Amino acid sequence: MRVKPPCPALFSATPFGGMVRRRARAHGEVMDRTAPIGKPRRGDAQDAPPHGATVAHIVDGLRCDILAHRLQPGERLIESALTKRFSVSRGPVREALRRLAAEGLIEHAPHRGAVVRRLSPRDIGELFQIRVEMEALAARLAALSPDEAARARFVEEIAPIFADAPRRMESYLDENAAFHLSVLRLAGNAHLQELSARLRLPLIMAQVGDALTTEVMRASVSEHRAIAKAIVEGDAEAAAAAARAHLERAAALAVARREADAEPPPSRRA
Amino acid sequence: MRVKPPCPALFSATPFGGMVRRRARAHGEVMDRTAPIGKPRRGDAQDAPPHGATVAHIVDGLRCDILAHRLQPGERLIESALTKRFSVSRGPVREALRRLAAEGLIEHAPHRGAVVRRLSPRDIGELFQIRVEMEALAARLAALSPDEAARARFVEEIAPIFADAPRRMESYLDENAAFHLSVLRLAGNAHLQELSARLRLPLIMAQVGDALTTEVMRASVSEHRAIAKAIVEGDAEAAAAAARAHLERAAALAVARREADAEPPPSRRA
DNA sequence: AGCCTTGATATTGTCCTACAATCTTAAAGG
DNA sequence: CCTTTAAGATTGTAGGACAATATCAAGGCT
Repeated sequence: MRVKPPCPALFSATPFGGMVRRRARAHGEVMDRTAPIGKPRRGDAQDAPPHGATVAHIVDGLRCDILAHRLQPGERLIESALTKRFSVSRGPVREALRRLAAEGLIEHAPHRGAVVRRLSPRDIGELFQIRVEMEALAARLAALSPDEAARARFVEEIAPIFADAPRRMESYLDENAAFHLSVLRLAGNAHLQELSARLRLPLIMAQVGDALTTEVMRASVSEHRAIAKAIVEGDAEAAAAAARAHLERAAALAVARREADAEPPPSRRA
Repeated sequence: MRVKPPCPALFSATPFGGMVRRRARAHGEVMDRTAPIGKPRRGDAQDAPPHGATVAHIVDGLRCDILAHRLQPGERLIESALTKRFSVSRGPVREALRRLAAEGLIEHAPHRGAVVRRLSPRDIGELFQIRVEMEALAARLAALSPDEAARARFVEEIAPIFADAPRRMESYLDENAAFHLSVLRLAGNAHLQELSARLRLPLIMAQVGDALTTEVMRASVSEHRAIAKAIVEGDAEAAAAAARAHLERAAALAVARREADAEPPPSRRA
């Protein structure tokens, strides 16, 4: 068997199991709270998932494959094939597919099955329009947070972004995800956090690395610092504006990249 | 079997079947057009859900019951009971429950089953914080829409809100939903529309009518007019501000109502 | 040739039964 | 009264079966 990419934490960092925040102690969910980073959970690969976690196992596996482009947009996900791959029956497979559809990673048409979602430039633009507002709101709320302990934790968490080490794409992606997550946590709106994670997921799918030049990353880091500074200083409007600027730049980049990607064949109509 | 309330259009008006917007023509339509080939299968429980629409049928039924408070928050949804009620097997029932969980109408804990979601005042506040931004965004986008045909349609659709007839609660709720939907349509962001509908759903659940006094309704209608006016005039910032004000007032009302609802019994612990 | 019909095949939607794992509740014991 | 244990209820998953529908290839038609 080949080496399995560990599926970065950000990929699995979607606490989306049906909107249960309280009393979430059963099964593997405790991990979400106690070990938000790293930690290869036991039985991560395709071994036997503990009873009750079969669906989560399949979801994680497929989500990881999709985000890592091992499954390409438009590719079909056949139930019978998945039952064999994961050695489970069709029930859990169908449930996993539905959850992925709810996360926006696949599309599902009746009697036609599920395919990996293909984001049009328009989709990307629309999703970013929403994300801009969500992140701006998060930044504003974070700046206004009166919870001193949480603020201190935030300062500690975001320290890495002030390091001047040259960043690799991979570590930048992690840093980026961690930063946004920290902001969302400080904002203190659990639903916003969940929603934001969900909006980000499909976009990660589209945002492959080849558009992430060194300059882009440097600009992004700089913008992160501006957001962080405003939040720490408690300047809500500046934080929101900085977040907005950050996201809008990212959006422009993503859309441009997608359009450039789709332009070459001139015999196509969107 | 008692008379079944028709489940107002706004309840079912959630186009949320897994994020498929294009190519959504299959199923129910064909049957409606070509006239049934002539077999009322198991026309027993409610009606005959055509093959492939079983899940949707269950989802609609349950959603309707939840929003109409025939199922109260905290009430358990037992799979076996639902199989009997809808005369279906557990498969579709489980799928329906998962969809409702994705819509935020029920909570689902492993091995413990599904219960109708109970929104805390905090939940309501958080959800409204998000909705404020979404509706403000929608208003801004609507004001900026360059599609003249869509603008004309919008003007036509929202005409009713300028009528001075005294409103009943029921008709007001419909008008309110229709207005927001019109704005979202004009905004032209399909994902925003979908997301907004999803956020509204759980809130409808909490927003029972007894807080809707005549003055509140009048104020709301007036705010709608302000939003509409700004949109029609193309004043994006004014539209966004008006939408924000409208939603923030609604949020304050909803939270206050919920807190007042939960305060009285001081000898209770959730 | 191109278009429509027809069939074969693949896949999904649903049903059924069965059993293991787990939660909940009530009884038994300290 | 509290803790432990047993029984019942409910969910999670397996596996097989069949119907309904979509997809696709071959054949007949204008």
